Amino acid sequence: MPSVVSFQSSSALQGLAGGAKPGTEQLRRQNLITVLSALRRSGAMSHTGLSVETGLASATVTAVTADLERAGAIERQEQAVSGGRGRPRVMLSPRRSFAHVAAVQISSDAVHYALADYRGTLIDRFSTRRDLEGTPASLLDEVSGAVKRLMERSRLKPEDVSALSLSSKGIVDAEAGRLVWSPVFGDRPVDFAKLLDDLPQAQLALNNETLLVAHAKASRQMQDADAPDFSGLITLSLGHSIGLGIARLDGQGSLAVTAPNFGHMLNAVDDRLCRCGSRGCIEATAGFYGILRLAFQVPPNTIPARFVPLAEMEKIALSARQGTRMAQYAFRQAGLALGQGLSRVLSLYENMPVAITGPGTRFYDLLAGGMEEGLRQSLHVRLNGLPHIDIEPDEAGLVFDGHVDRALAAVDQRVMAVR
Amino acid sequence: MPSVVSFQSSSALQGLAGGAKPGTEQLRRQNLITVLSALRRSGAMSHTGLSVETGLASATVTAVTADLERAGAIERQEQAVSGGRGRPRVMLSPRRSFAHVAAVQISSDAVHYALADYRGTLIDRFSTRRDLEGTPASLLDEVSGAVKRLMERSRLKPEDVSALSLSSKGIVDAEAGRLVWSPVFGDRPVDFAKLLDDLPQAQLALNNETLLVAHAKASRQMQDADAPDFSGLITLSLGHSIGLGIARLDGQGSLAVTAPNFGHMLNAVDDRLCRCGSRGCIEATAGFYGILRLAFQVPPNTIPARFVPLAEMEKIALSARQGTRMAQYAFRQAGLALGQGLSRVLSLYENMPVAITGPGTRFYDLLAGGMEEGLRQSLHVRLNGLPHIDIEPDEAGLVFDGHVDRALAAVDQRVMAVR
DNA sequence: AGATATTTTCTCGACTGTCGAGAAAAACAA
DNA sequence: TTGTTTTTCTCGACAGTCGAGAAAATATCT
Repeated sequence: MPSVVSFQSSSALQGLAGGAKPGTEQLRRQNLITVLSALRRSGAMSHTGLSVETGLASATVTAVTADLERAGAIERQEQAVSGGRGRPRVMLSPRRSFAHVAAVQISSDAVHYALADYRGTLIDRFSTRRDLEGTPASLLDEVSGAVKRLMERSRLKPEDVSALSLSSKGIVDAEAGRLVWSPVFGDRPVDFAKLLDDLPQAQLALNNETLLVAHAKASRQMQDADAPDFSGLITLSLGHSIGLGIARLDGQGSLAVTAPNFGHMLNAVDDRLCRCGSRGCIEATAGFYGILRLAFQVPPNTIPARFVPLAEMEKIALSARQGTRMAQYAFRQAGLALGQGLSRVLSLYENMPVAITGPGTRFYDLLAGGMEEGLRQSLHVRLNGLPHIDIEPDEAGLVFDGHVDRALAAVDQRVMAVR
Repeated sequence: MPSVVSFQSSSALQGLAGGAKPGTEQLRRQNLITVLSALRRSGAMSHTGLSVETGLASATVTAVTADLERAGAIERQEQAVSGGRGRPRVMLSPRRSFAHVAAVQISSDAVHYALADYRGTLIDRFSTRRDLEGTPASLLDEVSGAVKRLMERSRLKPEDVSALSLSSKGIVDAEAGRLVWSPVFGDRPVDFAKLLDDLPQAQLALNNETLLVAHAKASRQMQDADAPDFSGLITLSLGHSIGLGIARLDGQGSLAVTAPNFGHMLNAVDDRLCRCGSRGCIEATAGFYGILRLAFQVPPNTIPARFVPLAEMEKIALSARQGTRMAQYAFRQAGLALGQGLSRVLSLYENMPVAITGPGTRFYDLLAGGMEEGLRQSLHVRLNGLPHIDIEPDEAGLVFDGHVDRALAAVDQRVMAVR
């Protein structure tokens, strides 16, 4: 297994000390965020609860929560019927209206909109079908209008929205807020930064969808008390395209999430054309259109469909389960490509469990054999054994959680920076 | 490109606050190490120099250096001929005898020993030829004896050696100090932890050789003032086996170095047997023995030699340069495998420059074509362009630097922890 | 030689922030 | 009413960093 060591860099030291943080203020900010995120995780906590949860001294909790309350980020819950003896505890929780997050999940055939408050609870949501013939500009218009609608329906003013979190499949330039490559638009970029024109206070986040899935799944596992100590995980999203997210704890114990370009990682040198224009991408074999192409023996240099309806895939799966050779073969090849690709990811990182999500999970029975075969072809798997794989069908839920979790954390960072 | 985001984990927060660090002490430790590492980087610095370099206030530097001097970790240099006007500056530097590091580089055909002081300067070194017929036990004995010899020659007592840093090719369990898989011993493990029996004060570090190369190369680039801002790099070591190291700055700005199992990452599904027992490893095509096998058209299911002398490779290279088809083909295939593998690494991380080291660098002219072809097969390279590749023939120097850098940093950490 | 300028190092008081202990508060029970 | 219990809050101590300016040590000028 690759050994991972964290190490101090000179530039970091300069950055930390030479930055705008006069000494101990850094520490205070850290504790503000610590308390805030603990509070959001459990919804509501008492003073003492926070103390044990964060490890901070009770006096420190007092100071920190006083700050937060003054800033309006948290509030005391009134009716505190503890029931037991002793002074009743006052529950603290994030103040709902302190900030709002608009989450926009752009998928191949639809766009899902959701609004959450500062507690992270869902306030409103709706979806629109996506016009597959649209342009980047039309998509931007549509999203812009829908976000306005989201605000109107909840009577929010533009400045009430503190974060706009977008996700899409494809390749993303997170800093610039640009979608660099996407299944629908190819390399016609989409410049989401423009959406901020209507939202003066908001900060933009644009992430690959699978990154959010990995983030959410990892967060859940870290909160799970009875789970074994978490060190990292891989999420694999199976659908029309293939996504992969990696979440791991780095040296400092913070969670680093990446969404590498797995679907278009080179798998085998074959003649299967991918819609990205390359040949031999994993997706060209394991994406829905790749499976369909193999099953129907369409020539490998054609892209069969821009979008394969799930019903179509179900038909192929049914025929595979009934014994049709080519359908079985198609799924097996898909599994093989996934397994080989995963084995490479495992070789390059350490051993991690894998969670599979997306509509493709319903064909896992047909993919499993090939995946295992592909995994077993590498030394890494021979030495460390097969990774633990589990199936998580509710991808949309994870995406939403990821949106909210990350966006609110970013809001916390920004708010605590100014104080 | 994959987006990388750093994020706070709950466990980390607990760990930080709930740990043994009462409040601001953490901060002080950080500053101690900051100063110490700045001091080691530049050899000697004045008070004011430290202040600007670390960004700490002058008063803080006074406090910190006083601590360090009291602990014996640094000393003031006497003759301080500044030449200019004003009060002459006193130079501070790490005290040479404060700690010593023994570095042991185990390569396929030799073992190199080196001893460095707390300033990081080389005190002594020698090499022994390696007995290829040896066992793990005999290797341990040999290393143990050689380390004793290293200490005797510099008149060091066992407790003067604060760190023993080992490196080898192969797969390493850094925490346990065990070599899990190596080219020479296969999966007969080597338990280096036993070496500590003779060195009561020392802490053991066992790293993949390429990890040290990546670390050292990255450190050099980060110190390089005129270099563009560093964000990460890949080092690729070409030789009898293939090694790859990745160094990148994580969210907190610290350097995270890994040495994934690249040589045995699955490349293509072919019948080329690797000495690890799998088929299709990159090494089976791009390692020296793989090139030799292809060039001489040895059947792909045989391992031609345990160790290929460099002279043998030079002969093949010469004949390739003179136009021999099979020799050219062998190098091209090797380059292709490397390029494809690199393209996968780049897909999985972000775009990074690549530094190639090891004896195989002298055949780079023959490999370059295939590498470029392999790289170009992926969407990632099509979008981001070819990575910048440079050649760094002095692998041994980087390995030594890596040993010393990491080991001394670890010593710092440990020493500052107790205070 | 003595005064002055210059540069560097060190000291002092202020400030921020955390911590432990114990006081105060707010309920229930006798 | 008087304890008991549990939780919250306050207070003084402590650790650490910072800015400003004093002190130190040398070169240069007169």
